[in-house]
Amino acid sequence: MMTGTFSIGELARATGTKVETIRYYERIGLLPPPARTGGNYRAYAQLHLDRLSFIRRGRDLGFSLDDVRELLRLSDDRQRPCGEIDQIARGHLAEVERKLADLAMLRGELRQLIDQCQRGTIAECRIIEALAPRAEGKIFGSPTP
Amino acid sequence: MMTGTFSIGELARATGTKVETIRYYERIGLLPPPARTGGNYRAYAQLHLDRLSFIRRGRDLGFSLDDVRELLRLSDDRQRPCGEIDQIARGHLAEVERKLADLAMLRGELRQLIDQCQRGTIAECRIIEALAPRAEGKIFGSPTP
DNA sequence: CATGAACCCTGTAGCCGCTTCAGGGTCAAG
DNA sequence: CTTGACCCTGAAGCGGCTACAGGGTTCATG
Repeated sequence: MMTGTFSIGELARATGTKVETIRYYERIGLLPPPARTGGNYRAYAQLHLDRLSFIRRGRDLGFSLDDVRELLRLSDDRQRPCGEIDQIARGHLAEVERKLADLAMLRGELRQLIDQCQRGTIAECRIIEALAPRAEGKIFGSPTP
Repeated sequence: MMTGTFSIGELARATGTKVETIRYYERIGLLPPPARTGGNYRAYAQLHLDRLSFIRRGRDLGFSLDDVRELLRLSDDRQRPCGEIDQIARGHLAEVERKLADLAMLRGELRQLIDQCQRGTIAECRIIEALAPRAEGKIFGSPTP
């Protein structure tokens, strides 16, 4: 590998990203294509390490690849006011909070289900009972006389 | 539609599932193929309504389709002890709790980021700063003399 | 009887964010 | 000169749907 550049494997180790993921980011235009060596190996420069580190941090914070793409684009213009950045982050936070609420509900329901299970047969299992349809679910019940 | 049976649209409305999703469940073998009318329309019976309701409830509780498949299989043998059911539910609960913890961490980090944003330019933006790589990230720095 | 709207059919491709695989090529050490 | 670690491309697969395209059926209305 040329001096001042590094291979995809080295970039992978330096950023904690899988090699295939790096190639994937290049394919979708998130990471610019690097120079190539004589043997057609990718030769990355500092620019790529910076950019991939940025992407990884964004992903670790749960931003979508599209969000990351936008954050990268915005961060390139250092004079721009950072309201748009703020908006993306706030939007993401709102989504995270929604997911948290949903999961907390779920946890409650699951705990209840599991607490009620008496370890008998399935015929008496509360978990199955909770999942199985009740009679009201019927569309064609016996006619109420 | 024959008496005692109902169309895919009716089944969809009765269970709050999209028509395409019902066909998808049939394709992957989660819902048994129903009888067909002369015009090749699916004609569902009570069995299908019960089974699809079960699936929906399972999905609403966040079980994977594979979990649901297993729960359905187990629930068919009413004499079986319900330990396996319990295991699936506990496994899922553990996963939900893991996700909750992860999201709570994330929320904390995002809130910190957003709180620090002073609405200046991107050059001073704390959000970008948090994402952007620090000098330590460099693989090829100037040699320390 | 014709027409139109609402429903249904099949099959295929797309979404996200990777991961895996097949089938090779390159490079340094021993 | 061979071994093994690394690299390359292109295509397909994952979960859990969703969205077409391009038709057929059914039923009420005129």
